[in-house]
Amino acid sequence: IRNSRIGELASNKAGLQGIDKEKVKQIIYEASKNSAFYLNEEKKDEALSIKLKQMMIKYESLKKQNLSAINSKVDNLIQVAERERDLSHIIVHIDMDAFYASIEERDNPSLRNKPMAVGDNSMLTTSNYEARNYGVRSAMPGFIAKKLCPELIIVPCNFDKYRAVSKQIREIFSRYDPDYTPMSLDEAYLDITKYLETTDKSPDNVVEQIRREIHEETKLTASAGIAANKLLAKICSDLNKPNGQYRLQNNVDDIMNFVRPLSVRKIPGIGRVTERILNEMDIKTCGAILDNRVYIHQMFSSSSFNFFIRVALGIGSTIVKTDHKRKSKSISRTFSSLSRPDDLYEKLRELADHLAADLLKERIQGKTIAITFKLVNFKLITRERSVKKYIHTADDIYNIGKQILTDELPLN
DNA sequence: GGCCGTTAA
DNA sequence: TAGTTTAACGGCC
Repeated sequence: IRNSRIGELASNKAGLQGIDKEKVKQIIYEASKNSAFYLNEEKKDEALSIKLKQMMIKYESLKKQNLSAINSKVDNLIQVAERERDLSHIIVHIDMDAFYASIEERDNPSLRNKPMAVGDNSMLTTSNYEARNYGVRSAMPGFIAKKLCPELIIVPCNFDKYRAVSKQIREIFSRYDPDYTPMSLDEAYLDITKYLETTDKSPDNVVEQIRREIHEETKLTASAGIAANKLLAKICSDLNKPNGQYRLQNNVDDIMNFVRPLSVRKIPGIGRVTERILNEMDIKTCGAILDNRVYIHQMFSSSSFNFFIRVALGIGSTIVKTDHKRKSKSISRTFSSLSRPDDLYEKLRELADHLAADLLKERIQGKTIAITFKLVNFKLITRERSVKKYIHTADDIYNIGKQILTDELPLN
């Protein structure tokens, strides 16, 4: 349980209030402790601890220094950030509740009111709220979930169906913002500023209406956050989940009061590692980020500093419309261990064929080909090669991939 | 340009 | 018995 990756349960994740977290940790640990996966997680954790220790040496020495000369520089950077604050938009983040699980329950009433998850024995993608009460959550292997909850029903993924429902909700989004941005099958940002000019309804009423239409047309519930920018709207959509919404007024005082006590972990982009680093510096909330801005400035890169400062001021992008250009296309498969070169070449051929078909569908090409190897000890190794000309055919991908692979053999 | 680590859904 | 897949980005060399 020492390993924080493994025992970790996002304590405030919706649906986990009533359970005995220690018991859940214990069961997960017992199911994990002797696995190659767990060993690798421990190794990664070890590496992080070393990195953390180095950072703390720097931090302790900073604390002994007089940093007043930095103050005005940092304050200037805050002024610059403050000038980016834009309170003229009403941004909505909509997130479907336990999306895949809810669809399966809707279509098979015998699953309702029972702990259930979508996925398979090796990995779950979603769990319903009954299952979350047992500590069963997404990104957890099904066989471990079964130990937490032996009655758990695991339903296989049905992506065609989820895509069809996603299309339905996107059509609803487009009624309110034709330039909405989908973030995944079950999530989107909308800018309803323009729409609000066409109605007497309040932002809250409009969002209630969107959620009502979703429910009427799909029999599924959604949650939403309403705020001045995407960062805040996203945080807000989580607050009244499931089947709820939260409005944060477009007002500097309200925003600062909202953000100040907020745990850094609530911020999209701050995950478990960054949280650990910040906690080590005694920074647990966004308010503490601001209080420690000079240390943050000295400890992190300028891009990280800029990110943290904007987050702590509740400043975020209001741009919803995006003409998104993809930067990479990939395919990956986990398979039982292979070591004979010919077997590996055959695997590479399969993946190259699939990838080429996908590239053709989108009519795109690339000039860097990368292979990630997952070893039996779960270590990941990436090797990539760039070429002069854009490529897209299975043969080209395979041939370059084969060179990369051959250079790495024997892999073990 | 190449590789690793972090994050997110 | 068994621990995913896809995409993006920053840091570092």
